[in-house]
This record gives sequence, C-alpha cells and structure tokens, in this order.
Amino acid sequence: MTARKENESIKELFNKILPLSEVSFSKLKTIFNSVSIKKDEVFIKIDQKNNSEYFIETGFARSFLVNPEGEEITLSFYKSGNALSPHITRTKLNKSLLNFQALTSVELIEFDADQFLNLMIENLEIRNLGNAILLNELISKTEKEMALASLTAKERLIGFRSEFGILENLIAHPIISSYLGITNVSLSRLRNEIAKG
Amino acid sequence: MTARKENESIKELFNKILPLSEVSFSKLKTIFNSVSIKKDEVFIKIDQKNNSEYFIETGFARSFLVNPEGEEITLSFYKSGNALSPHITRTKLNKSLLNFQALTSVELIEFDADQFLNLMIENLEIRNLGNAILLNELISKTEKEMALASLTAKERLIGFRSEFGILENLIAHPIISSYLGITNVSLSRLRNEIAKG
DNA sequence: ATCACTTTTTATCATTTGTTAATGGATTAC
DNA sequence: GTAATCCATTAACAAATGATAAAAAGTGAT
Repeated sequence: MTARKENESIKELFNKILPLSEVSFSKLKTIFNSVSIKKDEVFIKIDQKNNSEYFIETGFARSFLVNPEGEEITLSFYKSGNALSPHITRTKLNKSLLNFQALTSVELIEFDADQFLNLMIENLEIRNLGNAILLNELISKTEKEMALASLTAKERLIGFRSEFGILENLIAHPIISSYLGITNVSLSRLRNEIAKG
Repeated sequence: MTARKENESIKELFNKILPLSEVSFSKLKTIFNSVSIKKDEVFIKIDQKNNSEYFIETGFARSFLVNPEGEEITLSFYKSGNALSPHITRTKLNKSLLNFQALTSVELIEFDADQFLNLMIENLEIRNLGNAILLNELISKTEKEMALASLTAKERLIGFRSEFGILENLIAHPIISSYLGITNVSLSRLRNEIAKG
C-alpha cells in the first residue's frame, strides 16, 4: 500500500513535466530507484564517474563549480518536481562536469542513464519527456542569462525569491549570492533595502 | 566538381563536431539544403514558426532577445563550424523562442528538424552528433554563466576576444556589450584600458 | 571632397557593487 | 549556561559601472 501510494506521487512528479500513460509509466517504474540524500551532501562530484538521471521528489539541491579563486559558484537550484540537468549535458565521457549538492534532505528518483535512453528510443512518450526536460533546462538557463544581462541585482533577487523564496531562510547566503552574481555583502544590503521598502 | 568539393567541406564541418562515417554523412546529405543569408538579416524571428536545424558553414551569427526596455540583448555568438542551438531547445510548439541574426553574410546548412530527428533515432552516429551539439550548447551556456558570476567585465571581454576577436571590428559594439552584460560606454572604456596596457 | 548620418570615444557625475574589517546574533559543543 | 564558532549585518572606503551628453571618428552617398 505504501509502495503503491509512493508510485502514485512519483507519477504525479512526471506528469508535471509531461503527462504519461500508465503503460509508459510502468516502463519507467521498472528501472528507477529511490535514493535519500542528507542535507549538505555532494551527491554528484565533478570529474567523478556518473551514469544516472535524477528527479527530485522532495527537497532542494543545487549545481555548483569552484572558480580559480576557490569560491563556490552556484549555477542552478532544483526543487521538488524538477529533473536535474540531463546526463548527456552534465557529463563528458561519463564523468560529471559539475558538482550537485543537497541543500536540504532530498529524496531522489534515480535512473540508469543508458536504460533511460533506451526507453526514450523505443517509447515516444518517454522520448517527449526526455526532450521536455532538456527544453526546461535550456529555457531556465536562457532566462538566467537574460536576467544577468539586463536586470539589476535587486531585480534578480526578487526573481529568485518568487521561484525559490523559502530557500533564503534555509541555506547560507553565499550560495545564493554567487547564483545572483554578487557578493554576500551586497546580498545583505539588498535584503535590507527591499525590507525597508 | 564544385558540388563535390562543397560536400567535402561540409563533411569537414560535421567532423569538427563529431567524426561521421561516409554512410552516415550520405544520409545527412539527402536531407540538407544550403542557404545564403545577407548581413544583418534576422533569419529566425521570435514567435514565428520554425522547423529547422542549422549549421554555420561560413560567417557569424548571434541569438538575441529584446528586453522590456526595448534593448536587444545578445545571448550567444555563432561562428563557422558551429551548430545553432538545437531545434528542441530553441522552439516551443514549433515557434521560435529567440531571434537569430546574421552578423556577416552567412552560409547555412539547413535540415528539417523532424527529418534530422528521424535520422538520429535510426542512426547511432547521427544520434551522437545531435547529442554532441546539445552538449556543446550546454557547456557554452555554463561557461558563460560562470564567467558572468565570477569574472570582471574586463576579463569577460578578454575571453570574448579569444573566441570571437575578429567580430569586435565587424559589428556594432552594443551587440557585444549586451553579451558581456555591460553598457556600450563601459565597453569603450574597457577597450581603452586594455589598449593602454 | 563634402555632407549627412551613425557609431565610438570621452567627460562628468551618480549609483552600484566590491573589499575589508568590525559588530552583533544565532547555533552548537561542552 | 558559557564559550567558541559561524554567519549575517553594518560601516567606511575604493573601484567599477551606469546615465547623460558632448566631441570625435568613421561610413556612405552624392
């Protein structure tokens, strides 16, 4: 019963990206695993082997890189219902190009990337699901690119809040400020400024 | 003879992305067209129907959006040998999400996106080619994201020059400055500063 | 070559953001 | 409960960037 209910909620997860028939979902069901990640754990490490696709069932995660000065730069945030960047865009020669970290405790759905790809080839709905994930990834990167190019830091913070507001009270601020392209001191100033009205 | 030679150079174009066998290339050959675009022409317009994949044979192009203030924001530059963003990431319901403009006279290789997709499904090499294009797209966006988050405008200009240097003398500077996330006046200052040493 | 037009550069001043360091608040370990 | 630690906030100053406008340079047509 518990398992059944869990499958229902996982089906909902995919449906939010692209509605799937019972047949397609049952094919996916045969190849995924549930994984629990503790808060702060870096569950995908740069340059390390990785051959999975991931969906976030509950919790928040981020992707990040370390720049030449040794600072961690957050590239994207992920929340419940999001797919992580597709394996093909996230790895080169099966090694990860980025780090991914749990920002809260996280429940992940994990697929073997090759098995998922095979399902994409044989099943139109799953192919469309995969392509929708890819599209979402590029759209969110394009939106961020556009925001960085044409909005002020204050506007970008307001945009971040509308999508991930709750995170601001859960995680260290340098994680957010590096995403916004500003220092944590500037973030603190903007927070104060917005609060004053 | 001319046609033959042209095919050779087009094969070279794909080989730079991912080497193809003669068999795979001949399959591609049956579905592509060569297209000439005049300098400044916007050959893909936002919100308009588009169902093609593109490769740049010669010349330079850019993608751009118009922000709420009416300013054109350049998102990416493309040069000879580049594929444009894949159709799947560039369109929604077959309508373009971005504008694409020729910055010089441009020779394009154009594929019908559905026909290209069918070849990807039936042919492993072409599938790998398509995936390599996708990967390159994400990598270049990630690199730009990282540069905007952690480099100064001067460092970003130096990076732009190493990849597209010649463009700086061919196109209007606001096209470049919006890509770098600064005003054209700031770009002029940086140019002067770098020139002085 | 000249004129009209466009683009880049320069100048001035205002604003934003960065840097560094000190302060204050919260959390955790003991 | 207190000390130690971590993190956000604040302050003071420096540097970078923006906005506006004027000057200079470049481009194209005639």
